[in-house]
Amino acid sequence: MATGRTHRPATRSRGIPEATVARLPLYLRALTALSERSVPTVSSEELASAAGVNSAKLRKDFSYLGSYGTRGVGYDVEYLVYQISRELGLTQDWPVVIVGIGNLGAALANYGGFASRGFRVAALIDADPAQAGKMVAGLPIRHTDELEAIIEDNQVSIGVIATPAGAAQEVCDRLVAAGVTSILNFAPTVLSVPDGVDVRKVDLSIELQILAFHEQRKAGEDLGGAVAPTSLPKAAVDRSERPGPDGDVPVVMPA
Amino acid sequence: MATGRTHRPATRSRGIPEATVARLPLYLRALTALSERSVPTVSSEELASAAGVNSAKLRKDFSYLGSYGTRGVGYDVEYLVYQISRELGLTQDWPVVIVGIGNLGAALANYGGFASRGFRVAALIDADPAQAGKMVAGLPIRHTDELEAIIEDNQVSIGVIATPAGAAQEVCDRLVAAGVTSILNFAPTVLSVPDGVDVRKVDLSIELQILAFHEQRKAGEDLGGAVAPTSLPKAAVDRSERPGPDGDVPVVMPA
DNA sequence: CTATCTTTGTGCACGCGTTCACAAAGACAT
DNA sequence: ATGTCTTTGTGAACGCGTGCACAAAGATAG
Repeated sequence: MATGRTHRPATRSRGIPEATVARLPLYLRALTALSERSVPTVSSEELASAAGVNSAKLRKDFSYLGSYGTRGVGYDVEYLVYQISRELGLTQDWPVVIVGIGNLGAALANYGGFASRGFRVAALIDADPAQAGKMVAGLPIRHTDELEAIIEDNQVSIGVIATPAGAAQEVCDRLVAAGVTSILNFAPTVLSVPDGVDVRKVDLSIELQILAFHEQRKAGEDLGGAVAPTSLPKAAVDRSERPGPDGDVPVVMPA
Repeated sequence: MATGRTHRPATRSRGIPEATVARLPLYLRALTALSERSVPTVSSEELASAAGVNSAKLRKDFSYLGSYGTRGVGYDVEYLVYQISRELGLTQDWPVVIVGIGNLGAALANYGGFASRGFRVAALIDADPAQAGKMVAGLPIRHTDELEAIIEDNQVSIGVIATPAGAAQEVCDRLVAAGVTSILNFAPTVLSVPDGVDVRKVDLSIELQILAFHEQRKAGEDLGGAVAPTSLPKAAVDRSERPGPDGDVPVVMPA
């Protein structure tokens, strides 16, 4: 086991690069599909193309997990499914709460991909008293007042925030105070959290804006350069229309 | 304008790094908030903290756009909002179609962040005939048969796919054939597209799995290493439970 | 048992992105 | 006009991630 007493005791040589971790779910999905078709083994080449990456990258990624392949043959599908699942922590049950049950929250609650990956929706929480008790995806909506108790009772360590931007930080603070240490944030805000808490952000608007950039670039190339006047007087900012009264409200609000 | 005749004619020195492009929407949001509060100028330090990045990175990012700041003072908020908007292509109107109007599709249709950024939902499209005509977010759901005509009539170049995984590739192919060159994909599948077409992927399940990985790592450190048996016989794969009949179905299906 | 053939695992080099640290630029006071 | 003080813009170093290319490993056939 080669101790190697650094300041980071446990994880030892488990220095799996973040980029690799982000791809493991991709491999896992491809492998699961193969498993369902009862395919016994895959080569790095096949699996890579199914996952949409190149084979060298895939092999290097797997090398961080250990030597699970057989030269001349490939990888054992079932075995690899298990190893990746274990590495990602999907062999255990992860209770999650979803806060903010608007369209998006409801969509998340109904998402089949959660249950099949070891995630269990422990509760749906919303700030609107009128929503309380309504059933969504087979679960009753609980009121925000109960948040702390729910987290405690179910030993929830992962929270999903699908509230409007304005409510997100407060919800985040309460989740963290109650013991949540991982947050998936759909609200268009920068959340500030103490050290030791992980936040991942999904922002629909940002993705579209990135697409628009490339779309514009493509269009600009077509008409041979000179896209727009590059310099204009500093005063000439006539974006008079306000960006909308909604402070970047996400999909839907609780009320 | 310093021609510089490379094989990429138009964009010239517009070599804005991808990582920078991905952050521009973040800055834009922070700046918009400042603009609404009528703040005239910001320093890189203030803006960086509002956007959740460090100031050196922000300054370097802005340096790719040009010298829009004033030393000793900071950046003019309104001017910067305009410049970034223009760079991202948000000063023009982008008609988008959303295909697959389940919970997620409906959530996207209702998303306020689109309209306020120059994106206009041109149409909602679903494969289920029973859904056709129903109103969602003030728009009638159209049937998939009309897809090509809708793209053509509205000059749509950006498509959003919110269908089940099984339908995604076919929808994608039709969108591309009809002229769409940018796709935002919410279905948990790898889409294959011809060169010149951009695809961005948003996968809810993957984000949660990445969180689970870190969560497990944190838990493992707490109990001082030795998380789980690292080696076990290759045969000992007893993940008997099937990963679920759903082939990783996204939020909701059309029917 | 030996030879051949397939496919993994990885050393190495390269390029992109991040961060540091500072000189240059300008505002502002005197 | 001169000096001080703030903040930008960027050169340079560093580290991570990617992809190439090949040696090592093992399967398989004769």
